[in-house]
Amino acid sequence: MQPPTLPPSNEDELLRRSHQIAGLSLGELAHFAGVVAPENLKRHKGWPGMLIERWLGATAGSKPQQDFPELGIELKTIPIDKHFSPLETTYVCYAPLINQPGVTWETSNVRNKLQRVLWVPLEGDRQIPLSNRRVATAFFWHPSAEEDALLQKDWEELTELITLGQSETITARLGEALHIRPKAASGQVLTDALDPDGKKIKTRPRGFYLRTSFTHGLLQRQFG
DNA sequence: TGATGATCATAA
DNA sequence: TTATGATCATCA
Repeated sequence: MQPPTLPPSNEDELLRRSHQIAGLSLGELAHFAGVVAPENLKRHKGWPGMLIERWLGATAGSKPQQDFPELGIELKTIPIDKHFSPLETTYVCYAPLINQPGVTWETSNVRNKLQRVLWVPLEGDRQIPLSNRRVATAFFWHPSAEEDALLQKDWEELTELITLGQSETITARLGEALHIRPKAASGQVLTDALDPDGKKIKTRPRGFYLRTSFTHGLLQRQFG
């Protein structure tokens, strides 16, 4: 068993690949891929996600687009507990703090990313050694009309605050399903934003994240 | 104990 | 610096 060398040519092939690794542990997948699993994730936070990317044939690299652009599909791993409940929020994408003119919910990066997602749940309990954590059965998700409306409402509220130069007042408490939190290598990293007078200021980079209450719903629908 | 704010690694 | 892959760690 070894990772594919080519991206999947269609949705069925992608789903088949994800089901072929279901039930296997991260240690097994690392071994078959010829890489060494780290002891823990303290200094390797994105490691499971990148390992799964390899196994599904996603092209590595950091592009502000979906993982499978030809298929219009975004790949997300999500750590879960024994009840299939999410253990962490889900990073969606970078939050631009200098507004792009003319961007609406329909054309936003958030909506583009979430339009169609292949969720790959992984055992994430910190008591389980990293190599022993198993991959669960992946599934496709598309926002329902209600979910889309909810995400749109949050996105528009948060985006308006950014537009009004209120980036500094945004806290992770805002947003019912989608919220904004810092996203950087450290607190020293700074990027441009605008203050209420339209003057440029430096602030910590932010990202959009899905709350666990939102992803919990998706997982419950899938696994009961 | 869960959520918020902080942080780690890497690529281009 | 802007992004990607996210989880860690602290505190209410």
